[in-house]
Amino acid sequence: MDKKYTIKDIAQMAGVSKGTVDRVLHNRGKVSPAALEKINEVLNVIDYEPNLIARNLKSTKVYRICVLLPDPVFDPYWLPCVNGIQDAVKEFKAYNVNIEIHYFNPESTKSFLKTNEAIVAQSPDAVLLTPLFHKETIEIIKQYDELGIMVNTFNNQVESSSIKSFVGQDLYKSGRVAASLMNLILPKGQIAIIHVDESLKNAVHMQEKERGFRSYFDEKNLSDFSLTTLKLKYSNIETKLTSFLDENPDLSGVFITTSKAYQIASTLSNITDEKIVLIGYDLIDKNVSFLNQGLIHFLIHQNQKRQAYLGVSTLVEHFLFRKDIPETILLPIDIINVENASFYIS
Amino acid sequence: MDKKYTIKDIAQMAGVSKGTVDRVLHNRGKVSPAALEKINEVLNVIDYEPNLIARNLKSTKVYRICVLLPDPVFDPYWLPCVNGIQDAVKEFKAYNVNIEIHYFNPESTKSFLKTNEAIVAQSPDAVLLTPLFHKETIEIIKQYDELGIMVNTFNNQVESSSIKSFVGQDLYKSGRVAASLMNLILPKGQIAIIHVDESLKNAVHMQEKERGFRSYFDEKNLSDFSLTTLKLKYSNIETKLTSFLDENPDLSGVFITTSKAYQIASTLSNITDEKIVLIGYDLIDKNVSFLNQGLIHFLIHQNQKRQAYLGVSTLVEHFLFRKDIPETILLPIDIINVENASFYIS
DNA sequence: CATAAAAATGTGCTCGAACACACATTTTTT
DNA sequence: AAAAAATGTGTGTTCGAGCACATTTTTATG
Repeated sequence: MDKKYTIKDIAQMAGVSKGTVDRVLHNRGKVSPAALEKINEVLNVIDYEPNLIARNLKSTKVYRICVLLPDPVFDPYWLPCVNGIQDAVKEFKAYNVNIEIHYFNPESTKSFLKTNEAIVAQSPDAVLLTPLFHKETIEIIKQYDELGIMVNTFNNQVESSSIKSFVGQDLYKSGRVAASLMNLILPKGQIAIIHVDESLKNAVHMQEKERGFRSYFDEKNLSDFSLTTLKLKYSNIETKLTSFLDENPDLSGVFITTSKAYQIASTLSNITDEKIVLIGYDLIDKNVSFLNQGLIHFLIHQNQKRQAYLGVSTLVEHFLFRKDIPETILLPIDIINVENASFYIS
Repeated sequence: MDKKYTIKDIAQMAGVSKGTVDRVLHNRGKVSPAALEKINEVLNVIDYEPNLIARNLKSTKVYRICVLLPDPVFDPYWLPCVNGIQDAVKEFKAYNVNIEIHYFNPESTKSFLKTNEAIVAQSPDAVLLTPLFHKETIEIIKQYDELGIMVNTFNNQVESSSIKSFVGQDLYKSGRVAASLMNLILPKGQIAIIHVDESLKNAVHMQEKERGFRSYFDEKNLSDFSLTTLKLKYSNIETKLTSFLDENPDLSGVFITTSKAYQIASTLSNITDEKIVLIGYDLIDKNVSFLNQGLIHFLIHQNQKRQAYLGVSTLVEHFLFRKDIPETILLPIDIINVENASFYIS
């Protein structure tokens, strides 16, 4: 009942040669109506699934996939992605796939464009990229498209019909998750939404999270809360935060929309003794350290490692096993506190 | 630089035939020291990885894996496991693997034993089972061991040197996670730990969770809390809970150690208007429904689907790709509330 | 030193899909 | 009516590992 049929089996059953069956299966033409009908009859009865192993054995083509990633040297946020890619490399090393990571400086559009040039020069079969810079991304995606190079994205969402797939998170909803946790701890009070970033490349990211966060409180119509948005840079965190605290001594909660919660935690512990609830993003070492100290209450895990892994693995499986590439993969919004953090750190 | 070497390549480089290389690679003996050295020299220089595709193509052996699972008809808790197994079936259908699910009645040790007999009669290569009944499990594992049938377990941990692998969760820590969430919502008050189950087969499960839950409060030395343990059965939930509430009118939180939180939520909403914080386990439909109504505050996701999936996939990959089977896989303890639940429901 | 036994080594086939190519038959062209 | 082109069909090879079997080389023994 579970018998695996081969092309030879079909040929025998239909009374033709395996070459003819092959032509029917691949629409290679040159088949008489009589033969076609006989083969189709057989195909309708049995459940033929080509043996992927044999198929991949024959093909000598080596698929080349390039991953375009911000260099973790500039921001440890990207470190897990490297691990995710390396997991995929390990998993598929037995197959005819070549996966290469290319790094760029996340602070420099020039670096982004230059690395892309290098990738284009290699003309791989597909590219997985983190579209940090919106305008530049649109441009280079056009380039890839013209060259017939498939493009997958992760982490950031960019609208483009040329993009095959996006792996990421629903940022609006992750903002809501943060809000629900905040609301759980604080029955009322003033809450600050803080965007910490050196540049504006994460602008959309942060705005979506804020929108989600605010929507939660708006819906609940909780007049006991007041929400304020602050945009900080690494260089001015201390001064701006100090003056904000002076003006708002009853600040009770802070939602940090980037992975820089540790900077806020560190600064706040220096300038006040008040117990302020902090909720931030990402399990980078410094954040986890403050989580363990009790200075950060919750972290939302964006699971970059899995994002990156899925980004490449769907590509590989598409090439190797002709699997469909899902248009969008939204990873769960993991809630992390001191007690369950260790399980998420790879 | 990334060239894939074949046995033929090695043979040529070492100046021997591929047969000899094959004997060296597989320690099949009958190789002269001279040839062995020449081949080893080559192997030390290059990085040979056998082509798994070719290997699997040749082998006509069909690996048979049986999964022993409580019938979801008796408890929807097990439904996701079926999906997890089916995912694995789908993923590996192109290979020479045969995965079969066998169901038993979780209320009956006889059914458990009988299903095991049926599996033994089939003499598969490996079995993945949920060792609900401790004594019986030990017995049948011995039987499997004697027959050379590999045994993996998931969901329940059973100590046995014959078990190759266990996939599950750290129950003690999941109790702690529940406690940390409870403590976050409630600054003080009386908390009930409720074990709801028809039988005692989950006894260890529930005790570990309770131990973790209590340990959290013990550590914090929170004298503002008082913890009480209740053991309930489906048939007496209403009466026992009512009388407990009468005696303890200031009950403020309940931790349910099984997937039956919905029964408590439903009953409590009938007998009191007090806002009592409920934390339970598992994203079964009824629980999620009460989560959405706000009557359950948090659910801890035990991810049975992934447990089952990993249980079989590690076996398959062991047989097919000779991958190591990890002794223990502990899945993360996912914290679920209304806002992020949808992402975890498959 | 001859010869059997043992050890070492090489050859060739298999798995299933893919595809090139050879051959036969029919149709079209000149 | 012969030559050329088009069409249909089958055969044979390839991919790499694995293994059975054939062949060659070495060792042991009377």
